[in-house]
Parts: sequence; structure tokens; C-alpha cells
Amino acid sequence: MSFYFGMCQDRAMSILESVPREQAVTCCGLATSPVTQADAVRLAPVFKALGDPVRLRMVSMIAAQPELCVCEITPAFDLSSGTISHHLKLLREAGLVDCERRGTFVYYWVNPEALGALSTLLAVTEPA
Amino acid sequence: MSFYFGMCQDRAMSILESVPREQAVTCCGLATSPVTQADAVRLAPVFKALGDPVRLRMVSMIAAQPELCVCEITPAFDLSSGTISHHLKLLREAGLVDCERRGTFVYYWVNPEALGALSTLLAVTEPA
DNA sequence: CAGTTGATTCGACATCCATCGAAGCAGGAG
DNA sequence: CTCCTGCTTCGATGGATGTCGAATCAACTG
Repeated sequence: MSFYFGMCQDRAMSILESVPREQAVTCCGLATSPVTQADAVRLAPVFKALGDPVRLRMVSMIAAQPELCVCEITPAFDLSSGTISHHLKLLREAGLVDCERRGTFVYYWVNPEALGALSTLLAVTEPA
Repeated sequence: MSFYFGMCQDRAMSILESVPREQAVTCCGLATSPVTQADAVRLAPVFKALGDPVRLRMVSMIAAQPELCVCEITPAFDLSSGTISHHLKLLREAGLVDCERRGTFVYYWVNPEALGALSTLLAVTEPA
């Protein structure tokens, strides 16, 4: 049995994309529509994915380019390639990035909708 | 020796506030100005603070009100008061909320600048 | 003063997480 | 086919994290 098939296929119903729009969580800001228990459970892992210095830089690097090869990401960090892969996987599972293999190389790009949704969520419109 | 003095006093040079503006990290978006190693180390803990369902809901609850007493936050969660305090402390240390004791009660409110900075950081303007 | 209530801190514990090194897979090149 | 390289996955490990319950502190009340 292959353990290898799930790589770029797990676009993983991107936690964010799976949030029903009528819940307003992704379109109205933290303060105006309080995050429910269920939404918090969906959204927290996305923030957690950004909650590591390595992954935050990765997202930033990838976001600055239309797409970026793993072979260009790896040398920017003093980490083993296994660890790099691990972080990229977490970012994928969070729905923040997506990837595609082309020949020997694997290219990553950001999911703008995911970042945008978080941005909107945090854009507080002060109450009272 | 008192271990108790640092409660609301550690407004903690709010990681975000300590980011020099000329670095442009907090005002121009992830993609347009890649996050440096140092910035990532400062910013990641803030995202990490939001990376827990309990804390995410807490921030949301607090953000929805001008201010909120701990005694109103606690019953919303099925957690001991010690755990509630722990989470609130992390949010304080991340610079996301601030608090003040008034008599017996302690009131929390969000730091809009911190949330706004994160929001701006994630507001991607697509490259290329 | 002693007693009560709200909130934080401490100590302990189970779980999770970042990391490495090694092993395995995918796709070319010879 | 056999190598070789890029990337991922696995297994193990030290350190961080969420949780509770108990102890402590702060402030008010009687």
C-alpha cells in the first residue's frame, strides 16, 4: 500500500473553504460576529499553521512569487529537507498553500482566498 | 517575593508594536515585503496565540464588547478558572488583549492595533 | 480582624510538536 | 534496466503546551 499518494491531492477541503458563508465568520470580522465553537475549531488550526516562525516565512516567501519550487525554499532555512516537507504539509493541510509536481520538482503557491479570509476575519470594526 | 505583580502590567511591548514601521511588515502585506527571520520570530507567537480554539473564541468574545469581565468569559467555557487565566495570559503576552483590575473584577479588551496589523499583514495583493 | 469571592499562579501530568536521520517514492538520465 | 536527485514519509526524541486541582493573592464585607 502506497503511503505516498496523498501529497498534492489533499487540497483538504481547506477548512476555510468549508466554512459556510452564511455564518459570516469569514466575511464580517471577529468582533461583529462572534466565532462559534465549531468555527473556532475549524479556524484555529489555520492560525496555528502560521504560528511558527519557519512556516510564517515560508508562506511569505511563497506569497511573494507566483509559485515557488521546494528546492528554492529549502536552502533558505537551516533545516533538514524532512522538516521542510513537514512544515509544507501543515501549510497545505491548513489550506494556506497548494502544490503541484512537475517532473522532479514540486511547486507551491499560496491560496489567496485563505489568506484573504483570515485578513477579513481580523479586520476589526470597533464596537461601541 | 510576590509572583503576582506582573498581571496587567506586562503590556509587554506588544511584539507587534515593537516592530519598526520602516520594515513595512505590518503595513504592506506578506507577499509584497517578505517576512524576515527576525520578524517571523516576533509575529509567529501572535498567530500561535490565535491558534487555539479556546483563545480564538476568547478574542472574538472580547472583541465583540468594549470590555469584558473574566467572570463573563469563564462560564462560556467548560474549563477551570486556572486554565482560563492561562489562556488570557497568553493573549496578553501576545499583545492581542489588555486588561485592568477594577475592584474585585478584571476587565479585558482587545488591542485593535494588534488585530489590525495582522489583518494588514495577511491582506495579500497578488504578485504577477 | 476573619471570612468570602474573583482571579492568578504553581506543580504535575498527558499530549502534542519541531526536529533529525534514515528509509521510501517519483521521475528523469544514462 | 540501474543510478541519481528531489521530495516525502517514517520512527524516535527532547521540549513545548493544555489541562486540572490546590495554593496564593487582591479586594471587598462584616
